[in-house]
Amino acid sequence: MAAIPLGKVLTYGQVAKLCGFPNHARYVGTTLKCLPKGTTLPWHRVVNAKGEISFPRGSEGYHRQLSLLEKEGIAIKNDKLSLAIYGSYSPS
DNA sequence: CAGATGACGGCCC
DNA sequence: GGGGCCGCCATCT
Repeated sequence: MAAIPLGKVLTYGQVAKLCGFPNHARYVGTTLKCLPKGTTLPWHRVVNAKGEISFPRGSEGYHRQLSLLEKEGIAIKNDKLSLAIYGSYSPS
């Protein structure tokens, strides 16, 4: 996850798949929620399969992720991300 | 120790 | 196109 290029986003499923676990999207989310406050990981670059923030609208996490994404130059469409920015990322 | 839950995904109706 | 159901694994009651 830390290797995700700036300006790109991955879905939970993609992250899981990249790590060698095709159907463990949920596990990724479980892991992410355990992240400490001051983490340096780009967790905000990870969204669900619909390209949306995985938090309810108006929630704290939602706004945090949204602002971080915009800060990195990622635009949001109707609470959803541009579909072109994820899926094009391949591990090295 | 057993059951429920969760930053999700994919398939079927 | 939308909604519901099941699967999956680590944690939390």
